[in-house]
Amino acid sequence: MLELAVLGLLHESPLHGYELRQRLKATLGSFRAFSYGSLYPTLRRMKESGWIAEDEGDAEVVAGAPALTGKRGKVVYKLTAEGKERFTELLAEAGPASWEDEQFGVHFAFFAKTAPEVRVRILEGRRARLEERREGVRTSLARTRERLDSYTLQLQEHGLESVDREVRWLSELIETERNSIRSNPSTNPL
Amino acid sequence: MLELAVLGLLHESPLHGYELRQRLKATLGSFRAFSYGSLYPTLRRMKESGWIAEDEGDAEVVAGAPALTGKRGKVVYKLTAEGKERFTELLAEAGPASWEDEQFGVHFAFFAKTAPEVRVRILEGRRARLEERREGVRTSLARTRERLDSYTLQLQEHGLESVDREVRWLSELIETERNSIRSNPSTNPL
DNA sequence: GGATTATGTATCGGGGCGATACATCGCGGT
DNA sequence: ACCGCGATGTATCGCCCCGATACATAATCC
Repeated sequence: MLELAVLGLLHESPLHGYELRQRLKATLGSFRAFSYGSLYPTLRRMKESGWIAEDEGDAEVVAGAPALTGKRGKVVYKLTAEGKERFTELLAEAGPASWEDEQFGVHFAFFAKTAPEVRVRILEGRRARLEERREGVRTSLARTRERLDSYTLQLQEHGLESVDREVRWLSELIETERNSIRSNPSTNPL
Repeated sequence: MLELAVLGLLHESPLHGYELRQRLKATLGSFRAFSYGSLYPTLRRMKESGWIAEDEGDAEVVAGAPALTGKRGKVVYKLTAEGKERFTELLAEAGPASWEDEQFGVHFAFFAKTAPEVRVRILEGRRARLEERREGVRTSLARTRERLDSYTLQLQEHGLESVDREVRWLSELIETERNSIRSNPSTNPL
């Protein structure tokens, strides 16, 4: 998962770990953070796999910038050709795993780079997954309602409402997506 | 965390792993599941720590029940005295960790067994935590809004709305809690 | 009678998190 | 002039949890 996110972010421009983490937060928001404890090992793994490489391109700073003579420390990573392939591959696969909580957010964050049919597939899969869960909780709740204390009950119902809200959100998105495909099959929204 | 949940559930009656997992689902609903891959190792650890023990009490089945002569396989666990202590302890501690996503749900599920002051403390802590997060996302969003594509933006805003909804939910609960404490300081709702 | 589903216990690899360590830089306060 | 603090920066460690998997028996359905 983190791998997908890193590939996606590096797709824009080379970045070092700290920046990557900032972007991760800015992109995924309240969904998830990804700690350094996940990030750095992942970067190492990805480098070993050849998806990313250290970028030694001495970027000429525009002007007036402080003379950062020598002084290394930052490790800037860039996508390799294989990394780009890998990214495209991961986006296109988008199996049932991407309906799940953890994966969905990340996939969604890179929808702008995802093929329209795949977008719809993911949204519908996610919705189906949530509907399943909702029904499961509902029937279980119906069976055990009287045995639960008021707090447990409130927890369940709040959860149910959240799931319901996301289902409605997804339905709107699917609708929009379908219209945009129909009217212009090959365009990505900004 | 699982430890707390197991202690809470065994507080009611002795249970074996499979049942425990069912109860876990029924109690926590859409919040989290806790897989067997977490449950069984946790049970082993807890047994080693002495919080729980195998229950060999041959429960006399009422009547007409199938003769389950001998035939073992199920491992039924019950709370030990230390386990009960541990549970009470964990409920009373309720530090900042219990404001976090994973812990909050579990703590809340056992609110009926938690002291009223602790309940309020947890609810307020959780709310403060969410408000922090909300502000963080909001300012970050304000700064980077124009650089984000429409999908990322929608993801952020949906997340923001969810956080907002939970804050409002918590506020209601806090209000109710305060009133109930004021009117009758020593009662737990059903 | 055969197949699927529920009940049941258990392990394994992998991934993510929080805490922690350590180091530098710029800024504001006194 | 100095100090501390918060941001920038890289990195590791132990813990917890999850999904997949294995295996075995009872019930239930067709």
